[in-house]
Amino acid sequence: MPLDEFDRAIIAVLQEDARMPVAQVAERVSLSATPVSRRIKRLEEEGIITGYQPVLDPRRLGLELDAYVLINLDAHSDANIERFEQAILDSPYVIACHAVTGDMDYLVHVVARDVEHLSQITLKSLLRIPGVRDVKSIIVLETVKAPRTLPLD
Amino acid sequence: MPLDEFDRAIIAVLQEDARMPVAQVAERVSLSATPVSRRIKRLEEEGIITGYQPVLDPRRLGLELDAYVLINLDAHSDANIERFEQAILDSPYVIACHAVTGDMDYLVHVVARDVEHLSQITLKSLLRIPGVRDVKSIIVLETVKAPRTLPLD
DNA sequence: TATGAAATAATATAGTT
DNA sequence: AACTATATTATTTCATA
Repeated sequence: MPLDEFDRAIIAVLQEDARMPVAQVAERVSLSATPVSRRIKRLEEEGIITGYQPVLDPRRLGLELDAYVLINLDAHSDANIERFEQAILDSPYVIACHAVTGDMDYLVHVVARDVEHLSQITLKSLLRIPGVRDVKSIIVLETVKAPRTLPLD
Repeated sequence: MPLDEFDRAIIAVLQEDARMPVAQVAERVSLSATPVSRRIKRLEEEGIITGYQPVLDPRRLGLELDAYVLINLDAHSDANIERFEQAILDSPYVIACHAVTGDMDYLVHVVARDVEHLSQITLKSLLRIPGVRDVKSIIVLETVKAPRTLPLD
């Protein structure tokens, strides 16, 4: 089922505030509450909206540092890959990990309390995963943009 | 105000489902609805919870591709930086941008409909921003982990 | 100062047209 | 899809620890 303009408008409003009352969303998209409620339910059931999350301030949670770590494996055997990915899934400070193109195999997004903590995560946790050859850290100095929203055109 | 164990437990539950009824959150954290409601309000007012967002499936929105683009500026004058950052803020397909350490200046997270669209964003939009010297694209092949949650110890 | 229980207010959803 | 009625949920009040 393709999304129509109302669906997109509803999603756009929810990206601003996912707990806005349905009646208010309805007003914003020029519809009444009933169809908005039903459309949201449909978007959830169809897997377009997969859940709802609070947006948290990492600093207020004691997470002052943010880094992207590029990682190379020294062999790409199934065992190596599986062991690596399991270690990644088990690390609470790894908040994202992607297999990527280029001369590095993985791009890992890490959050940490401070420089020492980041160093500990990188050196004692990531670099010690069996099969990991090389690690390049890119530390975030400043966040220019991070709306956590997707374009809907 | 430091967070106590109830605050952390409430945030943890909300990270699972930010629209869970307060009474259910209350049950999960072994409290009644009243203090949970008040604590959530307090977390919002203190800026620890800054908002709520739906989690969307990018593919169902026609966004099949995901890339990280490393960018270098050829001069780091205030004018160059400001112009670059404004262009980034204006690009809907740039969903995150950080100033970073290392031999590249910025790490930009881009979403795109397909390879052609990504190419268009990179070559016609990013590379043409005045002051941009070099661009290295890292294309996401597979997402191993992306919980969109923060560790709360 | 923070909680729990009950009452009230707000909001969401289902039935009907 | 909208209007109305019902059900669900959130918040306020108040007594208490």
